[in-house]
Amino acid sequence: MPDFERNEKELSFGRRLARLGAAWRRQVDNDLRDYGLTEATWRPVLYLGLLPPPVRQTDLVRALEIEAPSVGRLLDVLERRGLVFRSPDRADKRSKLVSLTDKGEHIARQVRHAVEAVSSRLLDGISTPELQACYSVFERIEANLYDRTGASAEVAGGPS
Amino acid sequence: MPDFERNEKELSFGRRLARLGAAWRRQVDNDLRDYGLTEATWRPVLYLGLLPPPVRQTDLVRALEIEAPSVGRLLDVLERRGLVFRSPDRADKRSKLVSLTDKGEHIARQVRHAVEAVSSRLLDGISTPELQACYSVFERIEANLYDRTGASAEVAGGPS
DNA sequence: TGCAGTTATTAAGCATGCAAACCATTTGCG
DNA sequence: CGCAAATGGTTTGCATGCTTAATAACTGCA
Repeated sequence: MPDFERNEKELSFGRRLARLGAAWRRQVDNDLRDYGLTEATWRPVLYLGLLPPPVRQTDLVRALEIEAPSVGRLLDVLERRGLVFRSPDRADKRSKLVSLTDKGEHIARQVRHAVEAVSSRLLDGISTPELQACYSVFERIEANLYDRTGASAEVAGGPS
Repeated sequence: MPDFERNEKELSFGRRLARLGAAWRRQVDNDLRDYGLTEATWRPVLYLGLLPPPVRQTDLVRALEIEAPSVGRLLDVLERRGLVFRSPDRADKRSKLVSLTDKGEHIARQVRHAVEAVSSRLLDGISTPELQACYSVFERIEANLYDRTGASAEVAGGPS
């Protein structure tokens, strides 16, 4: 391994995190490509199947941890493809309720399976204590992030 | 914590990775905003300071682990800002050599400092064994990724 | 009650990444 | 040698994220 690379590896735990996270997502994407779900579009579908209804767009924004305009655009796409539909919220005229269509429900199940399959494949051979060690490091990093910025949104959701 | 969230946390180690990686990068970005370096532009500058010259664009592509068109566009921006310049490669008329200007060199130092500072701040309070435990989990995950796909590019750089 | 501030959604525009298609050059092999 | 395949760069078009700002509706307090 060239020097600069070893150097980088020492420097950047963060780079490693991002790279692995991206690779992970790519795995799920791969499994779902057949359903026409590209990149990020499967996540709204997944969460629509997990969140307790009624689900407003804002609820999705919080669950997906992406910004409202991004969610809106994804829903436009999913609506056009007939996986979700939006209906007015009687209780609050500003908001819209989002639901899965039958087709959407069906696909949500596929998504769940794909996510679970990838997860168990990638974590194969890693013991629970090892995983927990990772989690505790992650939590420490999140705490360190939180420390200086003082912003609860730095890692969405903030410290648990 | 609501049920669906606990559920998600168990499901998606990958989500966690991506989120932390993004937060990490945001920290560096924050420190470098004053230098007019946004998001990804500081990385080419950093690597131009680390790679042994001469550096062709392809070398950057490999180091940055992003695709050639993305690198090209970033270099366009950096060139316009006077941080780098491209010169013809006598040895191979297809390729271009990329170098830092004096201004670029100066900024590269700031980038290095910022990266190191963020790294040491975020890893503060984490022991070497803990970190190593993480690394070994990461390596296992990479191996698992590599397993089925068989593609050396799945996590760029492949298994070490 | 009524206005000020907050919240939900959308619109517009930018930053970054990718993949596919294309050109110019270089390399390797029959 | 000479042509096919590989390699370095760029162009184009798309996917996804963000920020900022507009609009509509709700909420809370004087």
